[in-house]
Amino acid sequence: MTTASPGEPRWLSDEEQSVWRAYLHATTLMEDHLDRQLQRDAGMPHIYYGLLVQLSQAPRRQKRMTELAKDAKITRSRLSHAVARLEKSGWVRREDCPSDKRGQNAVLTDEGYEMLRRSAPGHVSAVRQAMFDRLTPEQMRSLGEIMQVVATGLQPEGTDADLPWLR
Amino acid sequence: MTTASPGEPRWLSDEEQSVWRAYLHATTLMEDHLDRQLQRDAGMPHIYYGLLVQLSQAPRRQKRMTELAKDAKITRSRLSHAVARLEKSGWVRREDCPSDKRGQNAVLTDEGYEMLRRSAPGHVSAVRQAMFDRLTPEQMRSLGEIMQVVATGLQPEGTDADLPWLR
DNA sequence: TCTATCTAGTTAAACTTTCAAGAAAAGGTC
DNA sequence: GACCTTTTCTTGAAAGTTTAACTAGATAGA
Repeated sequence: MTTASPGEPRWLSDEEQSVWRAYLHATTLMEDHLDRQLQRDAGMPHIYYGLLVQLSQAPRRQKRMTELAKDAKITRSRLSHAVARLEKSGWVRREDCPSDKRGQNAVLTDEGYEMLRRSAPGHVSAVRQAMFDRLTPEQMRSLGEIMQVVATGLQPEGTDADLPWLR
Repeated sequence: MTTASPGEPRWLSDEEQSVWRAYLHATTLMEDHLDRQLQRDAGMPHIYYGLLVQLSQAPRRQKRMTELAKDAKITRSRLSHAVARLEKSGWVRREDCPSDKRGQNAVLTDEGYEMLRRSAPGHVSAVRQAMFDRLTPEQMRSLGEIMQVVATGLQPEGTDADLPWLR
């Protein structure tokens, strides 16, 4: 249901190939760039940083594990490991959820918030330098639309809910 | 030189933030999607598949390790591990380089080529379905330009050569 | 030649991610 | 309540990646 029907190998045109190569190239370099920048300036990979950002924007700087995993588009297992690591670093703390004894809240600590405050300018600057400072307003708008289309197409099948929301 | 100068935290505008979120979201979903597709249909992650593609397009279906690493934008260390794994699977074989006794050539085996031939249609189909079938010709052209700009901006500093070609 | 330096590739150890399995609580349904 | 299913989160092992150190061979200069 997800992939090919045999017998009709519709290859990519030359232009499509070239766009695809550019896409892979650029996204690879970008991810490497940001991982390196954050590893250097904040001591953690990009995705971990993203988790802290999510927490910093949540109501009481905390979120249920499952919700956080969903918002960050990672598996719960991966999140468990990641939070364990962030806890060891002191940026996050776990708290039992009062209303559901199975639940855990990941809470951004003051140290975590402070770290975020310190490293955010550098990160924004890296993003801006790598992407926005190089694009015209038209290109920026266009990129937004395109990424929106692609994301929507890849969105977890169930159009509405969060049932098999990831893999 | 790479990141911020303190005192001027130029944050992202609302639109920039929205584009950036869409970018992260879409690229994450895309990478997950392709990794899953290839793990299922070819038994290897996306990047390993890319290595085989590179080899399949090289002159005698072989390449020096360093060159392959450079073309695939990964470190030599990562390539060493990857080739070890691909060798164990039988898709790739190592050969001593005749002209440089330090050198190794990674060679795509017949089995590797055959596997590629079998799984390529499904992979192309997955890419097409996730991206090209959803974009207008204008969007495709625009995406190509944008990715080109971004990649160029992140290209290893040394404008000409391959000195510190990666990290 | 002798020596210092550079390049190619590998390796070990620490870390991250994935996969499969599992414990515990919650939610039906009878 | 008893029973079955689902949801939440964790765990351990295997796979993959990163970092730094290391071996061997190539290169260049005195």
